[in-house]
Amino acid sequence: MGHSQADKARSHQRILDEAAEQIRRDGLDSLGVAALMKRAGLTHGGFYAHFASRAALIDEALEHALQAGEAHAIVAGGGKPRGFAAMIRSYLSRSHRDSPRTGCAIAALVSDVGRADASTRDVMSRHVDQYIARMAESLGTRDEAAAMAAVSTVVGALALSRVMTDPKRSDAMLRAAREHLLAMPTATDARNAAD
Amino acid sequence: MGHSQADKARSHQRILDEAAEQIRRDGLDSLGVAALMKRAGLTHGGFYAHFASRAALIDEALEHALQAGEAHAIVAGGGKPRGFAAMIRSYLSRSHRDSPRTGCAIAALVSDVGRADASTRDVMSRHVDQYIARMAESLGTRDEAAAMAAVSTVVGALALSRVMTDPKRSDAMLRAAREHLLAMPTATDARNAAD
DNA sequence: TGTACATCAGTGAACGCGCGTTCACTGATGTAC
DNA sequence: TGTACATCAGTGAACGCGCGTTCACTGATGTAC
Repeated sequence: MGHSQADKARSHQRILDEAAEQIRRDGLDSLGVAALMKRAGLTHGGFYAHFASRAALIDEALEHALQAGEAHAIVAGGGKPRGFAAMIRSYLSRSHRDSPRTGCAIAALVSDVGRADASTRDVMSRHVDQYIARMAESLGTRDEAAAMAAVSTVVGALALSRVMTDPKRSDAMLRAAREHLLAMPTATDARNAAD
Repeated sequence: MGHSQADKARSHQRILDEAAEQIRRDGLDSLGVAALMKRAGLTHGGFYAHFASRAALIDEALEHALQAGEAHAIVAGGGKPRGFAAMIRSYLSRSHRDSPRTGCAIAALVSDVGRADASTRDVMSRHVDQYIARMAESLGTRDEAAAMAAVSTVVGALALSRVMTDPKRSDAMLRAAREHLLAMPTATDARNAAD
């Protein structure tokens, strides 16, 4: 059990990794100090060498989850950011629905964060804005409203698909949102139409 | 302090009313037996004359919240169910966003319920299906996929608008989803186009 | 209609338990000389 | 390069507290006769 600065940084990362998965799997309220430290291979007393309080941890864990989920959702598998259709198909896939622990933190925690402290809502707000910007880019439009509607649809559909207990209905929910969005006009369509 | 059957029914109703508001305001996990009974004007020991367990309460409270929120969202103010445009405008209004305690329980709890027990998810699933059916009806279509996409959009937009800390961005989110949906083709449009 | 009694909604104390946080302590790390 | 010492990551016991649930008890309700 080392105590070097490098060890501390590694511990910090391990705690955040565990916390980011925990909140996406079981919600913000499920995050307990003792259980988290145990999962990170430490004792609970050491927690306060890393975070000022549980509330401070939650904000950091949420940021971490949002970054991890973004990476997962947007460049899953390959490397480069993908186009609109690929992004929609990946986001609204059964595999994303079935992996909240590693998936998008917005869909996993949207209603939790909606009633959280301003500082916690701020963390997610910034990522929602980023996601809208990325959606607008992939749609090839400066019309932010279209991107906002698309983000609402994918987040709503994914979150709802996790509620539905009938697998067929859940699949149908994903499919319906996917088809609705893929029928949206993109910059490519506009260019083709202009020919 | 009466003990008649009518008194019991009234107590039960009071407990559920309080619980339904509590979960929409602060989430499923926030619902505590002692605090709830106190808010209903009773002592915590009496709780088990009404519910088998906290888990059973949660399912009943969610059902109650879904019914109350539906009534609020769909027939708010007036009496009769309204058309598509009025429904969208009411659902995606600032006043609905700012009143989660009395508003739609789907948007308030979608990510909470997404990771809950199957029995809890079942309760909300049934209401999501009802809401989709009502949306299809108001769109005047048998194409369920369009209704599913619309439900995803309104639920996602409302939940996201509650996350966003910048009031202007939050308003813009609601407006974007509203305009996107109001531009959707309805049966009325189809009839007009056929003329 | 009046009396005797079983029912049971609601009370309030108690239970074991896990929570977030504090704290005295440990020993390896890393710096000063 | 080697020694002395301050730092501080991590340990593990302890804190006060609130949780869900149980239970013996109470007294009004509602039924049987």
